[in-house]
Amino acid sequence: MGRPPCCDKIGVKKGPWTPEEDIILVSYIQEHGPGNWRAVPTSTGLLRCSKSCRLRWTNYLRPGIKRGNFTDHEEKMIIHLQALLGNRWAAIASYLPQRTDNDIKNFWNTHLKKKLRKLQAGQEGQSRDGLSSSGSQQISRGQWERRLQTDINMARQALCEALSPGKPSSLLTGLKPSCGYEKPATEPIYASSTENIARLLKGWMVSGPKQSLKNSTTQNSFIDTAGADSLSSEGTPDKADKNGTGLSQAFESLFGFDSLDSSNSDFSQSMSPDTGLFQDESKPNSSAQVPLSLIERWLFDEGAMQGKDYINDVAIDEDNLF
DNA sequence: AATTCTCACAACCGCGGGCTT
DNA sequence: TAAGCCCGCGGTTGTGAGAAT
Repeated sequence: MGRPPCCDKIGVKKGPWTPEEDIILVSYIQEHGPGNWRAVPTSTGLLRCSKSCRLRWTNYLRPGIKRGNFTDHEEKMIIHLQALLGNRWAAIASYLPQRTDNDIKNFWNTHLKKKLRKLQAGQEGQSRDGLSSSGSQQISRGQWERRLQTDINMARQALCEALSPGKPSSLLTGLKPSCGYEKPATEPIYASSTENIARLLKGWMVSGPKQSLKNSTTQNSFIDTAGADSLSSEGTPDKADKNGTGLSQAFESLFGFDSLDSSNSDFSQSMSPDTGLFQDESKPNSSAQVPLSLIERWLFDEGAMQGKDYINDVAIDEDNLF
């Protein structure tokens, strides 16, 4: 019954990874490809649990990861997607090339949460002082409609994807290279992995193990960001937004989404990150089995969305916030 | 100069879904 | 069919660095 245990807890090393361990892991993955994490510790001799290896690879070592500050555009995208999807960082990360869900999550928790709170506080302060917040914050009907349209498009696309297993995503065309590590039919090729290792070794030799360790565990300067396939991490929608709702609402209020009367609108309820529409977004099988709700049918009937427009809309619309 | 505080981020933990045996 | 592991996810913690006192 079942399979043998993944790894025993005894003798498993924890804490920061050393460059040596990184090299071993990268070498192994270069040879065998990511996956079958259970075999990694035993095959490589690493005293790490398979989970730790997977995490190290997906969050740090895999090619194509971009490090450093988030751009304005990325920031806006995150804010928008968080409002739309809730704290489903993996799903959000799939729309942001070269960023890991962990990075986005950290960025949200350390920067954006505060920023939005500040903005919200500022807004409340203004209205308390009698300054018409509606004057500055209220968006024109045209803008609001456009924003609504982009959200409809996004929801529709999510639904299409959910109900079309195996079909490559067309959402955010040209912007979503990280939408999944496409497992190649043949042996995977990690174009930049060799280079990564070479750089790692080089840096390690030059600066010495100690310095290199620091670099490796804090800067990851040897990672090639030139781009390669990245790992897939479609979100698990069933774990829908738990604590992001309040902030989402704050965001929505900032953007004027609350101007839509949610009490009598099926649409707005369906658009809420907490409600069902997105919860099956990446579950083709289960979604296909349940009958379509009114809103889902309506979204489906509209046909394919124009994904590119979404990006433009987001970029344009959210310029108003910052 | 020493201590405390704050921030940023890497890594760990626990859970749920799905798969394997 | 059921037991139990693997994988991926989101939440949380630990820790080092820099700022403030």
